[in-house]
Amino acid sequence: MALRYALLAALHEQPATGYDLNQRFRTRLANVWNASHQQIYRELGKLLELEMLRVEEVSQDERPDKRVYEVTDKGISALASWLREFQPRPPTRDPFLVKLFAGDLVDIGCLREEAAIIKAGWVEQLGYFRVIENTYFRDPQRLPRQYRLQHLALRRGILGMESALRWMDELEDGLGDMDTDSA
Amino acid sequence: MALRYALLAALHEQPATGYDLNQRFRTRLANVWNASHQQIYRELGKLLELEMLRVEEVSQDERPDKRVYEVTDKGISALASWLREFQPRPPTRDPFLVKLFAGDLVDIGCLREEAAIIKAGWVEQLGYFRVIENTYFRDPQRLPRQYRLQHLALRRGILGMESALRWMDELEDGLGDMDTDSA
DNA sequence: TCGCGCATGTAAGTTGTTACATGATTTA
DNA sequence: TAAATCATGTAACAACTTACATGCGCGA
Repeated sequence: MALRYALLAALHEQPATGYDLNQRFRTRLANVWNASHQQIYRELGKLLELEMLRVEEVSQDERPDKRVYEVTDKGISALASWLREFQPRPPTRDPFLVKLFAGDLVDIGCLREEAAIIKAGWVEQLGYFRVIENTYFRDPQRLPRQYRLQHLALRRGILGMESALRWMDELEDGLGDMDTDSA
Repeated sequence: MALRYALLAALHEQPATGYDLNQRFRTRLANVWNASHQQIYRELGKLLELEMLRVEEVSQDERPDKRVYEVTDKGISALASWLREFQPRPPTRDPFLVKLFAGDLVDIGCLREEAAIIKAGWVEQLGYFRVIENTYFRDPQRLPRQYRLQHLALRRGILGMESALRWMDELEDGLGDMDTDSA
């Protein structure tokens, strides 16, 4: 259900196509919400039916036509009332940590390789978040409330990635001491 | 699919009932994997059919009978080969951050209340993780490999919660400056 | 000409949640 | 006597993933 409100919030900030939303989810909103394009198009369809969105068909030369979605008053009020409800925390589910728990079956070499890939992803993500911060949120005190709130959400991503990378250092140290073969 | 291997890993560490597994997921494994009892029982059933688990029925006086599950050789080898495959990262989906993105519709008072509840949960979680660390992992260098790996997984939880709480301080500061009413 | 970016979708399957269901014993 | 803990499940639904499907224009 939260996907619905993530879409409404994103479109309330700025009307967009399904394609645009997919881009945003994978970049600026990477730390907030993730959804595949299939999920996005399906939910956009439902929100249209519910009249929480309206759509404008835009013909383009040299590009496929596109459908730009915008939030209706009904959508705004649905979003507003969702915002007032307490939302349960998302559950934690990390397959890499599951691997660490399988102790005597796991191959430390595999773990090191996987850790390196994960680390590279985190480094990239953190770099990206910092670019956004330096570009749009240089002086957050002076920004209007809306952007200060977005900056706070971004800070969660930055602090989270920094902490993840500090853990990665501990992990590399810890794995470094161990034999490569399992058992 | 990863739930399956989380169960196999947990049962490989120590045979248990569905009920026990539910307890573990909500406590020691809280940082690694979450699953409801319905999911657990369903997956245990499938794993039995696949002969990756065997079950021993234990009659108890003064308590309901219980079914203790244990991993079979087939289960071990399925787990071992899963461990060798790269596992994709879990997606990020945080409804509270979605709220921060809805900037001009959100009521800061609501946000403060929700933040307080979330913070309390994080403080509790961190306290719990630290108790485990102080109880079982006082001198990790001397522990056998299996427990050092588990300690590293726990460290992820501890560093993650510390970082979450540092963010919470930033959030409280940021929200403190804002008016209570929306728009 | 091969792949990538733009742009939108359908269908089938898996995973996860919510609601319902039972029943004994211990603790407040 | 009411609630919590132990102990196990079924059924229905919602959310999410994976595979399939199309088609144009641009750059290497």
